[in-house]
Amino acid sequence: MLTYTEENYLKALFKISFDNDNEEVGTNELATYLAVKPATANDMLKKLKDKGLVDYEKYGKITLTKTGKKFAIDVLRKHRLWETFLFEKLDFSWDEVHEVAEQLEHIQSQKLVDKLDKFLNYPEFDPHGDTIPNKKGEMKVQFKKTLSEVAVGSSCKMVAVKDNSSSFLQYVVKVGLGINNEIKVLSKQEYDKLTDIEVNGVKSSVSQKFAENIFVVCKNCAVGKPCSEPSVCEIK
Amino acid sequence: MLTYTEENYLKALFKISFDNDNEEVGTNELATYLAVKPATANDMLKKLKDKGLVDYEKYGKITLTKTGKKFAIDVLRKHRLWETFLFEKLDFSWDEVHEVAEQLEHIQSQKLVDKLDKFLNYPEFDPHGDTIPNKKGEMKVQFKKTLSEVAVGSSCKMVAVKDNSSSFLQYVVKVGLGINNEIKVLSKQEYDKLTDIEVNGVKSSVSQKFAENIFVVCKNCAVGKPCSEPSVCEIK
DNA sequence: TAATAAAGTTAGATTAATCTAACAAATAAA
DNA sequence: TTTATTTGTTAGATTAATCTAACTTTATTA
Repeated sequence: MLTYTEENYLKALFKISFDNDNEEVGTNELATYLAVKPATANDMLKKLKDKGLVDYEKYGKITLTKTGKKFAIDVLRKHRLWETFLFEKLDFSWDEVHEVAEQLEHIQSQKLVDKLDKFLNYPEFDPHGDTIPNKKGEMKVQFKKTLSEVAVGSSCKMVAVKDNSSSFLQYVVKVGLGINNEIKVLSKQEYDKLTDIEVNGVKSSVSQKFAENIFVVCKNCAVGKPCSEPSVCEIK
Repeated sequence: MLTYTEENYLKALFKISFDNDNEEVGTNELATYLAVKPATANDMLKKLKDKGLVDYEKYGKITLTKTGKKFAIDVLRKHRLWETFLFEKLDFSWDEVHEVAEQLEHIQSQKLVDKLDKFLNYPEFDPHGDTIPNKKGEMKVQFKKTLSEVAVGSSCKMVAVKDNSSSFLQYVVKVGLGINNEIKVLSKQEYDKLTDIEVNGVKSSVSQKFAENIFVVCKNCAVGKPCSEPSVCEIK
């Protein structure tokens, strides 16, 4: 049985490597992500190595073992199922679910997870558009890109956010955006990449940083496939 | 903010005094209840006293302060709301809810409790028949007695159980009993108080110990009032 | 009421998770 | 290729919750 903290370290390792698209993670990177000091992360890595959950050599990079990854995915699954529950059943808003799910994800009961999954009708994506691993740990991959990569003149559909922080999500709502909204990219400033978009007939401007945190699929790309037709759906 | 453990100590103190119908609790009693050593309980009591949550003098008895009681009731409220959720929404069985609720009761989010309460339609009793404190900390009191106190020949309705352990609850189910069942007390052995009862037309015998852990209200007593008519509804 | 038992306390140790401060290794830059 | 910077490690300390073992107080009872 893992402690609350051990679970958080495994989840962090999984998410960092997923975001970086690189299995290898550094100690400082991990420490920063978890808002602890490198010394703390280092101690924990030794423990996780002893338990066979990470592969790690002194001064080397960290990777999750197969078992470690299994645990990480399980925590992620619980987190996202709870977020879905809070959003769909308890009427929490989009930006409020994360914080509470951070606590709920550590509840230990296989039965609870299974029954919650069933109660929610086996959802595949959470309220932020992130994929929910199924019981076997399999995840539906969505071939998405960021709004910043969509060519001027193209239309796309928002499917997820990269940044799950409450402050970013509140900003997203303020701009009038939400999951499944259609976004048309009207123009982009060459100088600072400030992008003019149109959502539900309303025009607004978003920064490069903002656009990099919005995940979309292009309107004319087949669902579940990478955007394959640059003529129809160009990538910057 | 209280730790997980502090919450458990406060809840234990509240439940012990409630069960004993006596505000004052002893260190050893508390330690036994929580399955820790008296030394451990003693350390924690000092901390809870410093925080103003219990009144306690060296070698004296322990009572909860007003603040301490408030926290205890809040944990109890969360526990029982979660039990109700697990039972009613997730289809957990009667004897499975307690263990998971022990974990869920420590999730910190006022909003979550409020929304869960609403989702469950403001329930007043949990699946074991225990009263659920409302947001203000008020609890509906049910004037119940134990099955062992019901006179031979009387009928009563089961409203709750005293022992919430999984093993007891499974036994209750096996005997064919459940909340709201009508129980007729047919006869009782003078020697060992073995009691013959009838539930849904099925006869069975239960021990004194068993009967002391089943809460009932007498059939002919007004709801919400103590059993006041010994002629109709005698108490042993 | 003195002896015994029960209840409660203290001191010292342990484990998990964290920190600071000092140090070592690896990498990047001049 | 040496120096500087970044990255990672170690040692020693702290806090929360727990333990064992020895001790003290209070309560019971013979």
